[in-house]
Amino acid sequence: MGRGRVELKRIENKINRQVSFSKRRSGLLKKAREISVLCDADVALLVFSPKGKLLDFSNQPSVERILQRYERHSYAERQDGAGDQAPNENWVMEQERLKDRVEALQQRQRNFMGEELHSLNLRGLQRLEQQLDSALKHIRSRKNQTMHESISKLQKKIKEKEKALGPEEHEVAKYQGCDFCHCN
Amino acid sequence: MGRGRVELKRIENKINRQVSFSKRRSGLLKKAREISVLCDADVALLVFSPKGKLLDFSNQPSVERILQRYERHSYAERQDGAGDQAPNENWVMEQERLKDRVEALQQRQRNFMGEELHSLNLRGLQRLEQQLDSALKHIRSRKNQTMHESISKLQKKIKEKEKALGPEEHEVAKYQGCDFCHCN
DNA sequence: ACCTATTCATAAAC
DNA sequence: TGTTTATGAATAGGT
Repeated sequence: MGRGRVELKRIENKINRQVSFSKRRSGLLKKAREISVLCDADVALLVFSPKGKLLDFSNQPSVERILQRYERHSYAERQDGAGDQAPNENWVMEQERLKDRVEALQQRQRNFMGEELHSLNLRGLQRLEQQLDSALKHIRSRKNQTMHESISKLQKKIKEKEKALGPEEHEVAKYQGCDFCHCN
Repeated sequence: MGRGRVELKRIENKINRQVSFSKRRSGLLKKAREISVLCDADVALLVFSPKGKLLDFSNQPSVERILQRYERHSYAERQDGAGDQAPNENWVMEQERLKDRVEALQQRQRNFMGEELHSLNLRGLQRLEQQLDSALKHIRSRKNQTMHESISKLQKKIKEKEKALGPEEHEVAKYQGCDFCHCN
């Protein structure tokens, strides 16, 4: 929409990106609100700006309660760490360090997503390729393992049903759902 | 959109509501994906259909992680809300935000390297796999391009040598090295 | 922040 | 659910 087509790729110009973010964020929020009202759905939407600022929407307390449960849980954990603060100056340095860090991590992340590859030479590209290749192997192996576990659990459940219902009602047994994804 | 204006009110006709839900849900998902890519934002979207079926989206591998981040974020905010702008308070918040960011980025990085996969469910693993797969395609394509460029340059240099040395000394011509890697 | 040319999303109908 | 079409919305780029 707007003047000219837009390709699905990070907007490089920082100003444009920021402006677009504001506009799209409010658009997204509106859409979320609309679907929740029009279609009677429960929606939770969290958007972190590139700077880490948060905007959230939810039509129902139900989703919020899930977050609150998380919150209560980890609140206890946070009680301890409160060693008192070092004097002011360090903060500026610390701040700068953190900002650098974030920037570096983001750059790397983009490379991991196949973006901004122009900043890499052949050697860098090869290293990256190798890393991703190896990562993919791990991920697929883990995925397989996860799926097998899930399948085993389902099979166990089915067996239990069979016993409970007797051998004639096999077709009637219902899946109880998958623990790992929302595939049911 | 569509034929005629729509007022922001529950669609009474059940069929229409269901159809509208499907359409809008995919639209919302698309928008969420777009803002996350275009504007470099982190997004988590949860949509429960009226029947209770869940559809979620996140540009990050794990929605849970974004929820945790949300929770941390809102905790940090509550800390400052009490006293207004003691000059430090902003710094504290900012600091928290940055630390939060770094942590999130690092976690993601580890996942991109195939580590800490236990923290992901099937859905997260699938998302991650897809992202890496797509990234790998880009990287390989870019690598190819880079190699072709490099080869072209070398060929050009060889041609120049040939002219300079005359046609008999082809075998003597030395490669001058590759601009892109340390392969010589 | 406001404007406008364009592209996009989608309600209705099939 | 998928496709088509008419129309209202969203928004990129400019001011």
